[in-house]
Amino acid sequence: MAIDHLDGRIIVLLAREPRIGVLEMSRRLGVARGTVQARLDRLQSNGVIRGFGPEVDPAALGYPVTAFATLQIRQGQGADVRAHLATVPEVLELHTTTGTGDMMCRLVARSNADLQRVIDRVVGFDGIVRASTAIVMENPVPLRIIPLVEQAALGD
Amino acid sequence: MAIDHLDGRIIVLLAREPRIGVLEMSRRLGVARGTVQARLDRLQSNGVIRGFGPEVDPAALGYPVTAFATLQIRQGQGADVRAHLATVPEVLELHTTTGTGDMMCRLVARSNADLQRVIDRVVGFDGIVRASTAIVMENPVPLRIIPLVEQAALGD
DNA sequence: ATTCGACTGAACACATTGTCCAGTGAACAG
DNA sequence: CTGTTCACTGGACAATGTGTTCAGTCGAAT
Repeated sequence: MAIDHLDGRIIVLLAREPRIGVLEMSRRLGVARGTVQARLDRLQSNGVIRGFGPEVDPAALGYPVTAFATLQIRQGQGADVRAHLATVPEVLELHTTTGTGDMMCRLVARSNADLQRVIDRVVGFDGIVRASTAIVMENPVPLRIIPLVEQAALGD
Repeated sequence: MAIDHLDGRIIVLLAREPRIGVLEMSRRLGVARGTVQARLDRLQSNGVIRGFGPEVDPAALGYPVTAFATLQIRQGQGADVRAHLATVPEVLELHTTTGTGDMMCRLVARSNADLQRVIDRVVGFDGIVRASTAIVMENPVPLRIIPLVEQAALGD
């Protein structure tokens, strides 16, 4: 579960040059190929590295608008709402949370006008009492993991 | 910028079996290797596929707690706050938004207790007036893109 | 002292990659 | 109708990387 410095360097290297091979990595890191291969296998079976799926940019797909919606759910309707939201392609992510709302989801849409359609579809479901939406303007820090990996590689 | 059905199948296939090669993809999809290669190149230079970075699970790294924080910023301090938050490794993502708060960020921490430390570090900065935090309990829909890709591949 | 785990450096057959090419067919402009 | 452009096909080639195995080294723990 804990990762060491070499693991950290492997992940960072992989993050910077995703198409790099095991052999090239071993050269860059100055260790044997078998070592890198074994570390990678371990990181993957550990679940530290979940996969190498392509990172798709919704904006490039024609969905430049992102928003976060906080939902209030009628008691006992949680499971139904989850199932409902899972069927909406524009819902990229859904969490249940403590605090003001009961759920929080990330939405994308083709335009601000289209966002209305998406929200209507999201909240057009019995179990949802109220929704409050925040539209994303800028994204100064895009989803990142490297700083955390570096911290984990040092501290541990 | 618009993607067609073949593009969609390539992305979905890649998302399901990330380590698959171009040759194997061409076999599965029933097209020539050169075609898949050309499509992939185009998708990447389009920016539709941003990369193939490893997906790292913060929980497996020792950060099982996720939270969303909504921040209110003192007028004119936006840039400073952005720079401050970018230095905190536990800040995985930062957006500026419309609505109640001015910014919204995703945090991770080693425990609920550790979350307090992270929040203190986040808000321990002059430009931040107020922060309200929602801790994530469940994640019924993890960050996903396939349904949107399928929709984009059809509709267009 | 011994055992264990991790790492090294090397080897092997095999598959995949990057890069060409000529030929086909569809769409489109003149 | 003709010529051009574009994407796709199917084939080829050398170069590289992969999966796998092996014996040997080293340090730490028992």
